[in-house]
Amino acid sequence: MTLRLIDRGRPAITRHQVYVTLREAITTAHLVPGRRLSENELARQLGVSRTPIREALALLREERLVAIVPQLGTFVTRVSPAAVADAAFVREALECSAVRLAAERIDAAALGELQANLAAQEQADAAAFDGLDDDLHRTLCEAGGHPIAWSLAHRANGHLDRIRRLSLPDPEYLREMVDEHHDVVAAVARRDADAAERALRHHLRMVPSLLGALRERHPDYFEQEEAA
Amino acid sequence: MTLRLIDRGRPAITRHQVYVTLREAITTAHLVPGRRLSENELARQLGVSRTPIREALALLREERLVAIVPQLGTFVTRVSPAAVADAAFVREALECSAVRLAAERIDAAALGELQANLAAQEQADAAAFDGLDDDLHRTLCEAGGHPIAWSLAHRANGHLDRIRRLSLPDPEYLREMVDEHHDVVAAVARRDADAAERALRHHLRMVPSLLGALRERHPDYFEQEEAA
DNA sequence: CATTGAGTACTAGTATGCAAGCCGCGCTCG
DNA sequence: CGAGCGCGGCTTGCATACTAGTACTCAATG
Repeated sequence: MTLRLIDRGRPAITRHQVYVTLREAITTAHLVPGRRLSENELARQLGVSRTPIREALALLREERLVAIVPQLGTFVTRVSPAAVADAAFVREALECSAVRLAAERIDAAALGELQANLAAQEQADAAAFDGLDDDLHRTLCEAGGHPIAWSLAHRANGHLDRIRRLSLPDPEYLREMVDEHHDVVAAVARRDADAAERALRHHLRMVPSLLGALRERHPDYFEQEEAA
Repeated sequence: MTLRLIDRGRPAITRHQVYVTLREAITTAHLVPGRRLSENELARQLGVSRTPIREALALLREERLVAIVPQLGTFVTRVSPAAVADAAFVREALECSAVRLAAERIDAAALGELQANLAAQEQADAAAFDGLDDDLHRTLCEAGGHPIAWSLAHRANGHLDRIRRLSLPDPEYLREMVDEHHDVVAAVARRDADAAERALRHHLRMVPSLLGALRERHPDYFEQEEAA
């Protein structure tokens, strides 16, 4: 009889919970861009010590969601077109490569998962769509045989997540996203790597295109470039 | 294995120095794969407290150069073909995308930098080549307008760095690498994005091909897959 | 002799204390 | 009245103390 290995390496739960909590707060702009964070204050509010707070903030810094300035403070980064473009570039590069592989080697099980996800998206509201979108892209990356692609893309992705979440309430935009998801999965299903890559690339370029509207609604969220 | 005390110059860089020291030790296999690390022991050897050690190890875990198991220990990860393939995939995706952009928009200054680098490589020994190689790839990514590509690729890259460094003493292999660098830069110089991508892709696939020889020389560095 | 159980010596995770440095308010001096 | 300077309160970085939990040693026991 064979027993499955037990997965250790998650019992460090406090740090992870703090990370999830803060990331959620930032990508929903509950913690507004530009806001100053204090490790001490966060520790008080969350009921933990500074140590797990610091470790969570270090991860968020890697995602460019916070900027830590020694002896000065920690700040929620503002939305910057450059950072969004960087994130979009990374995601395009990684996911498009992954989806090409996925189109070549996806199996029936994964394909079924994708289609179930699409069906769920049809009836999802904005909040539910959020999770389903993540799942779909993750499944696509895993189907390509390199789950690390999603892990990295997701990590480089804080800025895009924030844009997306702040823009999602728009139902027309949501409709478009779901349609594009269908296009990608359809191309993968018929093993057409070129079409899948094209569809995904087009899909991923939607998010940066939301910047204009968001800036109109929340100009204070944006980094102000030096006026000449 | 003895690590030298780190120089505590300016504040707020202790963590970084620890990180650089440990990464160097791991990618050169000075700290051999599979070795168990103790935060306390490292703190003693480097003359700092556990805090910066922990923060450096957290970064190295992101690069999958160490594995941290709570209440058990921290270990230098062994070489695994899967991890190497993952790293190669990420680097290919990111750098090939970047080099396409570079071929379109590179300016004379960056091109000059690339060519100066190539000239230096012609006369470099293995140790010097190491740094020049990093510089060349970084410059290529920056020329594409997304420096973050290199920052991410480099970070996903610990496993490849280790393979490369352990294999570099082979002069024939070094010669090949330099030639391939020439091919990539030449394609970029004549604004041929397709050729540049092809050349770079071919170049990046060299590293994983070294796995076989390395396994012969250092089978103990490798993760042993379940023997039947 | 084999097995089991307690005890010990470690581990990383978390909490807390201390040091160095920046910002701004308010006082002092010109 | 205005400008310069010093002090207090804040920040993060680093060091240390404590907790919870694992693996190993070795003796007691069947």
